[in-house]
Amino acid sequence: MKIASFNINGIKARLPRLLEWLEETKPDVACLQEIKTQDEGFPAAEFEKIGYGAIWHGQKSFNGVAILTRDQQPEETKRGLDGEPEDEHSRYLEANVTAPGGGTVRVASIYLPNGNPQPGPKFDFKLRWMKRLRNRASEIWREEIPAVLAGDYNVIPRDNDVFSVKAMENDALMQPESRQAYQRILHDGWTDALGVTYPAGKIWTYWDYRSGGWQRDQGFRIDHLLLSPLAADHLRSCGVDKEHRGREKASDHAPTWVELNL
DNA sequence: ATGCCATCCACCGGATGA
Repeated sequence: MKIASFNINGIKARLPRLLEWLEETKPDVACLQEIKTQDEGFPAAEFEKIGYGAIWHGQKSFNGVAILTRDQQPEETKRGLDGEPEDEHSRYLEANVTAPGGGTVRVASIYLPNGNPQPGPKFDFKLRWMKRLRNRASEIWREEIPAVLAGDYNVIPRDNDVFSVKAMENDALMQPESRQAYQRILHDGWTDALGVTYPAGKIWTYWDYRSGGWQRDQGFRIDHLLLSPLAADHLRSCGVDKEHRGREKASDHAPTWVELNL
């Protein structure tokens, strides 16, 4: 079972590329971030045409997450995180999905706040949001089910997950507080699939549009798939569809995925 | 220190992103 995470940076601008990627790589589940549209503008019919059911949590202009599932409809289990009622960003969506073998897998599509500039209120919001995410992750963990928390975490976990530590040293993505908050979730028992599979790092999931980031292969790893123990036990492989980042009108992120033997 | 590029909305420049 293949589960992917893809920050598409605008579902309207990206639709042809997104449909192309789905047809070429056929993920069973695609967790999307930055759909950047209100609920009414979500092109559900386009996905249905190629055999994907969907749920989505939209917002005007910014943020927005969705979950697409092949040959089935996701069963929504959570929309938004608890703990901050005044937070109106659409950044979290969660569902149960049926695995090919018949079992159930919980998946979440996560768009964690960027947090720049730091220090400041946006960075504080990021850290609060990470605490709320950790609380939700713990609830899922205690259910003892196969689960995959997939998304754009906006965290560079290690120094070897970035092309230049110096270039990014003041960025919210790699502040010690951001890394610690991420690490706490891992310490709770979640497995960063690409992190453990490629301990030497140098695997990027994002390349900036500016400064020729793609052309120079200057990127970093911020899109992560965190596996519960029952998912991690069955990790077969994982990777990044890097080639898709180099296409015309590409997102600045590449699709990132895990394959589980469930 | 800032712009670099791309997206969105809405009216063409400002906000946001990472």
